Amino acid sequence: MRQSHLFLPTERQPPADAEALSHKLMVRAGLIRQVGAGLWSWLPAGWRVHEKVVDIIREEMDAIGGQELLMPVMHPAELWKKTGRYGFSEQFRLDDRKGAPHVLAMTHEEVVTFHVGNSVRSYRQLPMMLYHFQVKERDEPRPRAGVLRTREFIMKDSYSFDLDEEGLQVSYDKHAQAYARMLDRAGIEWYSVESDVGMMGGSSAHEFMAPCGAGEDDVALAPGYAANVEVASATPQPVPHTELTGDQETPGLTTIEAVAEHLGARPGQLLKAFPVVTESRGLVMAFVRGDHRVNEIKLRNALKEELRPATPAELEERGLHAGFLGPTGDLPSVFDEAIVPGPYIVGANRPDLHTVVEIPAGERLDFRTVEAGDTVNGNPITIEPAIEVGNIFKLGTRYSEPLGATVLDTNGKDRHVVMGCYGMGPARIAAAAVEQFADEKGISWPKSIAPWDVHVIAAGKPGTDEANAAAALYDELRGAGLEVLLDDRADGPGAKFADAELLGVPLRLTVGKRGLAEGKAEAMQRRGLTQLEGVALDDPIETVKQQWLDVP
RNA sequence: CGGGGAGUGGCGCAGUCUGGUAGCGCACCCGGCUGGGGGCCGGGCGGUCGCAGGUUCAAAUCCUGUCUCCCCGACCA
Repeated sequence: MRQSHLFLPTERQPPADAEALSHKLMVRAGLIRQVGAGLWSWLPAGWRVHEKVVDIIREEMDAIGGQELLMPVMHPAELWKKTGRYGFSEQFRLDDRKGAPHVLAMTHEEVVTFHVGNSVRSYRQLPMMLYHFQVKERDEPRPRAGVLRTREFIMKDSYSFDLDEEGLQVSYDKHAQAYARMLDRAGIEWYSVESDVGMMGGSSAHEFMAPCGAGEDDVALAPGYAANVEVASATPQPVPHTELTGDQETPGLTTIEAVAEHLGARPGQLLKAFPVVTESRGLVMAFVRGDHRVNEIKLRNALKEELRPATPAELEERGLHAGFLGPTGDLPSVFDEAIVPGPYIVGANRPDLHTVVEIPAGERLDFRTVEAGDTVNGNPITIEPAIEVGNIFKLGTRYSEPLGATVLDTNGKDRHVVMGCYGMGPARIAAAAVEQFADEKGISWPKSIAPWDVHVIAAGKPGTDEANAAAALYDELRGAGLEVLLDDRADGPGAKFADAELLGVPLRLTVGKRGLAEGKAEAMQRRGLTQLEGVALDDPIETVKQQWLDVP
């Protein structure tokens, strides 16, 4: 591609409202442009990156027996009503000209299950694995950070269909292995973590995370351990029990910090009350150590039902006072694992008073948020931000039951197919690569997903010997099968180098007066801006191919 | 949804408080010089100041309404 006619609008300054590194750089480098909140166009260079990621994903999906198809973005609402997924706040809904309700797909469980249910009859056809790359529409409450969180994006979603749980485990493992190969090939840093099964239902889930500063998730890491903080468990750091006894006047002190400071105690010597309301239990008091935070997801999973924080009004109805809550015989209570038996400073359930009570041994649940420094198998954990680039879920019969997707088993009986679903976001992989490898000059693509293999810079205006030699080099490299971008613009060399470093093509060859005198092009690796050996212009191909193999 | 902020040329911004000819840098076009790190000189193109209504002799500026976008949080199959 000749840069003089490439739609590559680079900018010296990032958009004023951009925060995330990948947002700033992808806009500056001319890869993406915003159309509306969470709605982005991919410009030619950006789209090349996106499609390189897609190609890698497709190859690995095919390698585990995936069959690519294509399902529509717009679905009749009826299908989603059957699975109880009609009416989500993130769901785009619309009516057709006849007034029939439709939805824009957030994902494709309903449709793929509909097809399999209609057309697969026998266990002999299983296992089956179907996938596509398709636009997903989600009316996110808060799109952010360029293409990291958008309202419309392309996802590779695949679905496995098996006769039983054992089969599902095989399909699940195949996906986990394929995902590892995809992300390794894409050249990004990643790890897989245990994750919450969330609203998808089902029994097991892993997320594939790419660590980066703009990440939206926090991941707890220790040797041999990696989990989303949403579900992570760890051994807490110990705190000695309080030596106080009896009632403690705490006028107007409603926070852990204020009470602890007033009494000369450590926050961990207090108990924090977190009142929640659940469907079956009503108001429940959940207690964690004062220096810990309740993790609502873990609490939900521990109580095995949906919950929400109690409102101040609900507390007042019971004569309770926010800020001075403590254990009471009137209400069911649950205690976090970190609360070892012994005395704790707790709210006295009346204003301006705390008291020390003995918390006996008893049932404990794990529902606190882990913190850096907690340990797993004796090793302290660290917590770092990461972006979720893929996930795998065991769905079981969550969708095959409501949609009636059954096959006949060896006994001739109908059985609901056992499903798994597996997502992977090419845009997030691209953005994660930007985040992970960018330097102060711009992007540095892993070569497997770079928009071009080689960037040839003509350090001379059009018509000069340098420009002609650069064009000849460009033709020759292309003829050898490399993907090459030629900067044939009339700009000065400084502007060209700056744009090249912003765009991040892994290998740069500069043809200028200086090298031309010796019949050479200068070579530079983008990663680290490392100077390589010059390339002989009369026989460049082997050298350049080797250099390309050597770059990251 | 709660809190905060912003809409003025392609990008980044000033002007708004105190109403009076719409400005600056970059980019872009033309001419010239320059040609290995965003170079220089000269001349240009380009804007219903988000939208609607109101006040006024006069509105980017004041008033009312509305839309959009961003950031933090909540949320996030």
